[in-house]
Amino acid sequence: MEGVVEPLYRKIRRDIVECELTPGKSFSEAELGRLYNAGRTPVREACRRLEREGLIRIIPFRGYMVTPLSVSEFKDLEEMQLIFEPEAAALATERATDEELEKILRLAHYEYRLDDKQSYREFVQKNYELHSLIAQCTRNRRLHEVIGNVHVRLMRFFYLGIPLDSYGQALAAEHLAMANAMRARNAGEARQHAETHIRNAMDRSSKLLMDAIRFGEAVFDTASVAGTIASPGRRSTKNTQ
Amino acid sequence: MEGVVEPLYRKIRRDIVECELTPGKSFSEAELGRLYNAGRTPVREACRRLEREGLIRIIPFRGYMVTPLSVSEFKDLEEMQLIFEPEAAALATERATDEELEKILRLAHYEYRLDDKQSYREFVQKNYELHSLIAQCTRNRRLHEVIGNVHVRLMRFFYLGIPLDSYGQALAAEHLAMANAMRARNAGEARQHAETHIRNAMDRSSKLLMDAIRFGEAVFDTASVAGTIASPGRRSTKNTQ
DNA sequence: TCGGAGCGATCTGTATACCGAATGTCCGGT
DNA sequence: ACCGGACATTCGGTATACAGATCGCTCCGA
Repeated sequence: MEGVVEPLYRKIRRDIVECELTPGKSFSEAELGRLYNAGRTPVREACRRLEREGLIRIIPFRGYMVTPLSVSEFKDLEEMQLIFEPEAAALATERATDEELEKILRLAHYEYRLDDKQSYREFVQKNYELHSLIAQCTRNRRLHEVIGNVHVRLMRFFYLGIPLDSYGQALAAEHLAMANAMRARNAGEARQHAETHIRNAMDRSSKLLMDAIRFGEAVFDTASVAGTIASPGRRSTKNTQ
Repeated sequence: MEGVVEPLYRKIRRDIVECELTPGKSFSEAELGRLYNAGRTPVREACRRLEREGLIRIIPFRGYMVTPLSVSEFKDLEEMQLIFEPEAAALATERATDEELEKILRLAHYEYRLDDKQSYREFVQKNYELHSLIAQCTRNRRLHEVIGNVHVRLMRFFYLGIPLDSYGQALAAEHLAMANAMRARNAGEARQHAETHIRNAMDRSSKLLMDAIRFGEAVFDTASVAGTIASPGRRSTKNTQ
C-alpha cells in the first residue's frame, strides 16, 4: 500500500497538465477526493506537492484552484528554459552514454501531423521525454528535476495548442540538429542549437500568444479568475466558480 | 491561526541549514513534534516540504533523516549556480531599480573576520541575501525560487565552514566587482564577474573539500548510510539506525 | 426599496485516535 | 552458529472533532 498518494498525485498532475482540469477551476478537498475517490489526507498531500510545483494555487480558507495560465508565467518559464537547456545540452553532450545519445536522436525524429489531434498530444509527450532525457544526461539530479518541472509547467500551454501549432517540421528539424551535434560530441554546437531552438520557440509562441489573446481564446493573466474557453464545443460550466 | 505549519517549517529549515540538526541524523515524527512542540500533522507537512527541497530524506518505513551532506550534492549545486547566477546577474542588471542596485552594492560590501565565528555566520546570511536579491531582480519569480533553493542547500555546507573559510576578502572583492558592473548597467560584465565569482568559489571549495575529506572532518557521500564519524571522540551508536 | 449588520453554512487548518502494513530486532529452536 | 518467526516500532492512511475564517443570505432599520 506504499503508494496511494503517489499515484493520486500523478493522476491529478496529468489531468492538470493535459488541461483536463481546466486552469482557473476551483475545488474543495472533499470534491477532489470524491472525483478521484481518495480520502482527504492523501488529497491534501498531493495538492501540497502540486502547489509547490506551481500547478495548483491554495486560496487560504476557500479551497484550491488550478493555477490559471498566465502570460507572465509562460514568459518566466521560457526564460528559464533559455537559461537552463543550452547548458544542459552542452553538459549532456559530454556526459551521456552512446546509448543515451542514440535514444535522444530517436526521440528527436518525432514529428506530428496537423490534422491529427492525437498525434499532437503524442508529440507533446515525446517532446517532454526528449528534454527530460537530455537533462538527465547532465548527471546532475537536481538540475534534472528543475528542468523537468519547468517543462511540465510549460506543457499545460502546449496542450492548449498555443505555442506549437503548425510548427511540427521546424521543431523536429531543430531537435534533429541539436541531437546530431550531441551525437558528434560537439558540446558547443549542441549548446548553440539548443539556444536557437528555445529562441525560436519563444518567437513562435509569442506570436501565437498574441493571436490567442486577440481572439480572446484562452490565456489570462493577472488577478486569478481565468475563465477557460479552450476548444470550441467544450463545456465550461462553473469554470471560474 | 493560518500559520502554524509555516513557522514550524521555517524553524526546522533554519536548524537544518545551520547544521543545528546534524546532517545524517534520523528521527521520527513524534520525536520532532516533541522537539518543536507541535502536532504530528504540521510536522508531517513541514517534513514533506523539506523533503521536496532536498533537506530531508524520507526512509519509507523507518522515519526521516536530515539529508546527509554529500560531495555529489555539493558539486551538483555548484554546477547549477554556475549555470543560473551569471544569467541572473545579467538579467538583474537590466531589470533592477536603482534602489535595488544600491542595496546590492551595500550587501556586497560585507566581509567577515576570521577570528569571529559570529561574524562568519552573519556573512553567510548576508551572502544569501545578496544572491537572493539579485535573483529577485530578474523579475522572474520562478527563477528566483529556484536560485534561492539552490543557495539554501549550499548554505548547509557553508555553515560547516567548509568552502568559504579564510577567503573573506577575496569573496567581498568579487562581490564588489559584480555589484559595480551591475550598477553601471553593464550586463555583460556583470555576467562575466558572476561567472568568475562562481568559478573561483568552486575552485576554493574543491580544495577545501579535499582537505576536509582527508581529515575525515565531516562530509559524506554515496549510498545514504552516513554514519556520522564527524569529529573524533564522537559516539556513533545507532547512527544508521 | 435599499443598504448594512449579523448570523449561519461551509470549508480549511489542525489535532488526535485508530488500524493496517512494513521493517528491524530479538529470541528461541534446530 | 545459523535460521526463522514473533514482537515492537514507526510510518501510511483514514476518520473524526473542533476552531477559525470567509461568504452569502437574511433580516431589520432608515
